[in-house]
Amino acid sequence: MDKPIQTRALQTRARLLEIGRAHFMRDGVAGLRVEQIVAEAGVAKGTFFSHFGDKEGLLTLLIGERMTAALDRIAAAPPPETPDEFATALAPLMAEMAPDAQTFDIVLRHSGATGTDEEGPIARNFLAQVEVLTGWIARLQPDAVRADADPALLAEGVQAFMAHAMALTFCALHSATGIDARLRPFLRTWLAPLPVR
Amino acid sequence: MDKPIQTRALQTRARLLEIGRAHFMRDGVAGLRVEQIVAEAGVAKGTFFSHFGDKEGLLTLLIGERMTAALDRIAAAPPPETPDEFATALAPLMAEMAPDAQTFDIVLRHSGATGTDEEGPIARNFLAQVEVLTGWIARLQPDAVRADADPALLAEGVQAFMAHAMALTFCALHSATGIDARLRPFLRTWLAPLPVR
DNA sequence: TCCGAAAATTGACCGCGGTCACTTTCGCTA
DNA sequence: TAGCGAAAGTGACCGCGGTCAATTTTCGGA
Repeated sequence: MDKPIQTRALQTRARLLEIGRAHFMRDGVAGLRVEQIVAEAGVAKGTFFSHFGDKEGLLTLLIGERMTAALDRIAAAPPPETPDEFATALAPLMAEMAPDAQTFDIVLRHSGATGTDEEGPIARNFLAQVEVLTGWIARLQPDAVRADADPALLAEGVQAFMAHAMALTFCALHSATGIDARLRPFLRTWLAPLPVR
Repeated sequence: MDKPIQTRALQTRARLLEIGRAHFMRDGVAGLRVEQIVAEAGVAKGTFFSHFGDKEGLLTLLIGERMTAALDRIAAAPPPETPDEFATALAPLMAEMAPDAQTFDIVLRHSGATGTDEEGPIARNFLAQVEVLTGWIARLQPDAVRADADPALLAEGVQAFMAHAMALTFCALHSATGIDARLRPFLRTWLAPLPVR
């Protein structure tokens, strides 16, 4: 039942995480090579995989911790009061979720829990996002948001539009405009009370 | 300026395509190995890459042709008259876009044109989707759709919700319900003109 | 019919993620 | 403190996608 983890293992894991984090911060997903990390940490390749399962296991942790930090910062700030402010407030989080196409790929692939247990940090962050968004929507002024839909559904819809806006980042036609600018028209139409403003 | 392609090359390409298609149909993305295809076609590995660039180049073509067929079928059918019918009508297309997580990955990654030229069949299909959806929305009865938003924006939003519904397919919590059922509530709220009945 | 350049093809080679049977180390108890 | 079972770590090995200099094939013009 109990599974005592030896301090040796914790240290090894911490070392791998730290080195991996350094590479990820500097070069993104593309610059993260298992063999490089393992060499710098002075351990064998197999050790890496026994700790993280696969390369994506580590990446999931690294991306997840950045998303968590971004979401925490957002949740601590004063809540937005209009759909337009939603887009602005969410921009830093989206920047962490899609700094490059490969990261965005991983985020999307882990956005839904693949099993009831073992959710992973990214899936957990998505759930936390819904919490934050639902809270925002619920406390909006009645004249700033449509009242005919469940706030939870609206929150999930905001996520869908976030994903859409992020995907457009990697499209040549849209990469010029900022991500919040791409998100705004959708949120306006999605959240605003139906009779036009 | 002209680039005469020899019949030999066309035959080789056709053979690779056909064998690749057979594998893809049988086993999906996971069952498509370059070395296997090349061996069956009786050509060297390099030939494959000179024809398709990389493995995803071939997959893009195969997925694209299935999406095109599905969209053609949809466009030929009588257009839906309510948001709910949208979800039903789009289900076959979504089934082609996300038969498994890896295929869906590729579709998403190629959904936006990466450059002005060389769009690729999947990006072209996404543009065609917007055409079809915009047409549907524009010819809806006034009491069936909101009039306060640009049909093109609404069409793009439908795509965003399609992606969201497809992503949920690979989430354990939602895999039980059909994909059209997952899409419906979003389209109702997105397209409907009045508080949902 | 011969020739040269471009098109098409070749296959040895590489990088890197991932596996697994085996060895080392650790913590505990007799 | 000897020894045993489990946890941690090892590194040779594999599969597979992708590269590229060299080779063969094609074809239009002299």
